[in-house]
Amino acid sequence: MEFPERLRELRREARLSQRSLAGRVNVDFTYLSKIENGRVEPPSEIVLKNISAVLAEELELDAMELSDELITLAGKIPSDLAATLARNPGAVRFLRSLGDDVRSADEWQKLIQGQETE
Amino acid sequence: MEFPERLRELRREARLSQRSLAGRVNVDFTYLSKIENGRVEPPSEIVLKNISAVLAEELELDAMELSDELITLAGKIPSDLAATLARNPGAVRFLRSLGDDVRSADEWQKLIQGQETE
DNA sequence: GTGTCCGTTGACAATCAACCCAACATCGGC
DNA sequence: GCCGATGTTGGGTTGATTGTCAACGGACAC
Repeated sequence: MEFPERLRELRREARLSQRSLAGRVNVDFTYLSKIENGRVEPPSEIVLKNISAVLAEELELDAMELSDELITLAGKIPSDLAATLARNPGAVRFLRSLGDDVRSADEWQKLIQGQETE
Repeated sequence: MEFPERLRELRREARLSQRSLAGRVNVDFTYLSKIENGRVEPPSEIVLKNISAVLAEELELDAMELSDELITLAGKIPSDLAATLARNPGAVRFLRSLGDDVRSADEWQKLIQGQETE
């Protein structure tokens, strides 16, 4: 699913109108409309985080994970991760080594645990 | 080393003048001058890739690795990596689990080999 | 001294990102 | 039939990004 549809889906699940969500994140509601219709690019990272915070609260989800989902769906990189990548040149090579394959959550979990037990 | 000095270093190693390099990447040579002097931000990803291609050819280096170096030095993220992250939500969690630590090239190499032998 | 390479600088221009505002359309109740 | 709530659309605006162009300042060769 692309970003616009996903956003609309989440907003509806949270039972928020464009007006009320926009009000809570301090953007114009017509801007949200255009975003959901793909008539403009996804918003800035800041706005994405604000949206995620509101939606996570309403849906009782983890705000960090939700914002990671929305930000990457939007084709961007969370700025703190960008900083991590900048400091870890090897990480870039590692990600490239993944190629086009999509790894399962389980595989990633193992990698994470491998890191932690070092 | 920061981006501007590194670019100048590479260009000189390749024995190219600002004019000739700029000509081959289709930007104005005065723009290169400003970049090398840090008077403007590093250029766009496209220009960085073109520069990397020319320099890699002259220096007989790998164009992909060189562009990765220059792009990250420039404080940006290669756009195809953003796509990889969008398709691999687990990768985001994995990178987060790294925290602020900087891993050595060796550690990354092991991870890469782990991926390949799966 | 005069080409002619090379690099630097100041001023300007074009494009784009990220929004906002005014107006309109639709649909549900009452 | 109207009204309130909702969503959509066209048309700006503003600041940052991403460059170009005209002009100038050495160095060095002849």
